[in-house]
Amino acid sequence: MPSMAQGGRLRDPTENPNKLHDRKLDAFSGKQNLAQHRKSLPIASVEKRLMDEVRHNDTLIIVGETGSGKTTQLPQFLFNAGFCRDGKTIGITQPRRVAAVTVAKRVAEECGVELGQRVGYSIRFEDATSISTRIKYMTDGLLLREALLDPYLSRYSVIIVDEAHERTVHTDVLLGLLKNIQRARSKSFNDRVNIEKNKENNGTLSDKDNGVFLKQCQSRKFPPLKLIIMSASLDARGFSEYFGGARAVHVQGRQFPVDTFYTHHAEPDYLDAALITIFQIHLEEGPGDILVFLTGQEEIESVERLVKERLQQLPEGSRKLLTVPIFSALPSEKQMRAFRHAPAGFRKVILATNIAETSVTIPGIKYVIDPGLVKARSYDPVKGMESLIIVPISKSQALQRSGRAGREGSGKCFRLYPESEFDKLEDSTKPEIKRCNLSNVILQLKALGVDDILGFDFMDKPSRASIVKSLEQLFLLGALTDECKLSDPVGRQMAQLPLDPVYSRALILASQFNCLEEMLITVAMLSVESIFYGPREKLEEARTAMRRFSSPEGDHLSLVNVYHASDELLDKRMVGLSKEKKDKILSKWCKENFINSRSLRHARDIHSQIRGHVEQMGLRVASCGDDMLQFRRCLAASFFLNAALRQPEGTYRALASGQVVQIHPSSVLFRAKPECIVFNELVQTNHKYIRNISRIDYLWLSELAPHYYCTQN
DNA sequence: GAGCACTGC
Repeated sequence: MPSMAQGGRLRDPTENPNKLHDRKLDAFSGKQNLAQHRKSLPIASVEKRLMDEVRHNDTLIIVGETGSGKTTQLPQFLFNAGFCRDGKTIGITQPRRVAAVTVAKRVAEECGVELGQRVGYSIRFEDATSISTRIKYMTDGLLLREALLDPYLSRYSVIIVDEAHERTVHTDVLLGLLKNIQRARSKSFNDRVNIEKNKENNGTLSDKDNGVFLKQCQSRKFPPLKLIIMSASLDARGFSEYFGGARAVHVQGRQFPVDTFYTHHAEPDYLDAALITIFQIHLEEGPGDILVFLTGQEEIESVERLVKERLQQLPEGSRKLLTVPIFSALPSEKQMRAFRHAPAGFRKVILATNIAETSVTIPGIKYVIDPGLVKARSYDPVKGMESLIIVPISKSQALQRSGRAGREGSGKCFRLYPESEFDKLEDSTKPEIKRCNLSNVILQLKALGVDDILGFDFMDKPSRASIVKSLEQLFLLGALTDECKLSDPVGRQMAQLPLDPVYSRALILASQFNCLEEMLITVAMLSVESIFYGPREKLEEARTAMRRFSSPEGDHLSLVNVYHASDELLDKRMVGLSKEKKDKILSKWCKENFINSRSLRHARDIHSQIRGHVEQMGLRVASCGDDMLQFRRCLAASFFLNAALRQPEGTYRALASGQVVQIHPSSVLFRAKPECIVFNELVQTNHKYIRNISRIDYLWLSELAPHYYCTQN
């Protein structure tokens, strides 16, 4: 049994906010209540000071802990302080869609305006803004897209990058870009002022870093751009240094205290330790739900089984414990169970992946169990292979996890490792940009006019090998010229499409192969999480359902079949029905066919978006009908970098890297094992598995990708 | 014959 030693408190308990005070607020009428609530937020008392800081500093770092109110209040302060004069907008970026939407709704309510008017949001597939929007919440990825159309982000007077400590790829690219834009805008502003002063027209605005931005806008004047970087991590130094010693201010948070406990010794079996801790809490601690952080679906399912088994060994009266799993691949209706109250007298134990760390907040959590591990993706640029491995979390992740116990009252966090192990953890998680394939990032930067990728001012520079590998890949796809410039029209078109570059290339090729109709569906389906969902207990049924759609040609055509079947359903039965009704029928059909309806809907959204894009580009949208040969030849031409040949033992050799790989058992070609194939994904888990596979003819490779295969062989 | 954390355009 893991014995717990008390660790230090996370926060000073005297900072404990007054819950009674909050309850009193409920008695106020709506509007008064909101106003009172705003005034009670920690950030409210520093409004004037913050606005002075923004006026005097072009870049400001704000460190605000959970519950400080920074995300909802700061944009309102800026609006009231006059930062939207001359019709300018305040932009606030979020790493996640759901945050952009919920915060915008909240702020519109606080301002007493209709959502989409003065306060709005914009995320992919959904735009709730208008000409009068002055406070605009959006995802960071969307702002990056906006920069492609408006390189100076000229409509914004202030851009706030929220949750910057998460260091997603989008945040990191955005930070580098904003730094350039800010410099370029101040320079254009100052130069313009000087030009006007001296009544000269020959001012040259060339600047090594910002040449392109400046060239595009020489004749226009832009007011300087204010940047505010908001982070929840205690260490603002990194951001401050990156922005040339920018000023950092600290805003107090409002969290309840969480007691942290460690084990005396390292636990050899953390699942068993988690199990014991669950029951220890259940039997010995006061009411409150438990949140356990596990690394994946399999672990969650096995802990769930074990909890249920052990529960049966307890006396009748102690069995009131309800397990609820939550992970991203779980269908949404099952995810919802985590948010429901447990029946009276029951305690809920939520078995969650990282999804519960930031993406969703489950109410009622008083106890957190943290084994200190996470399943993380890493990328090997030399092999061009991703892997999913279980690694220790960082200190900031551990704090984020324990904080989940202090949302509504004081809580307890049980770390299933000794305190000495905690001290050895990295301070923060390695930024994603250092552990992913950079092809998309580089394509975007090239399209934004950044030619010298190796010299780009990243906050954390990816390895040279990783950059070079992606440049090489983009060159082989025809997106870059011999001089490493964006090619026209291919590279430019590829950068316009919100897809993995390989998929963008496939669309362009498909217009030449007369199968763009099919390829649009294929890449939309490949761009979402797994379409098929097979719960362990119904695996046979799921397999039978999947066979209804499977094509002997491979997974690509099988996915097209699923999409066509859903099309047919929507055409046949849904003319004139409301959107809700349609959604309901589609969900039912998905359930019957073991298809993840969230994934399919997502694919349908992507499909309609990219269809719009390719039509606008003037690509020819045609169907190859029953000519599967044509479609497979197009797959070979598109995915030639991912071709593999069968070996005598039944494994495959990937031609580009020489690696020995295996077909993933979820593929429709798992048994057929054709001689030559193309695939879309290579991930190392227990084996090196390739997924999403189609059968091709070996001879097509040298015919359709001679620039690669003739020189190689 | 296996199992894939999480985001985002």
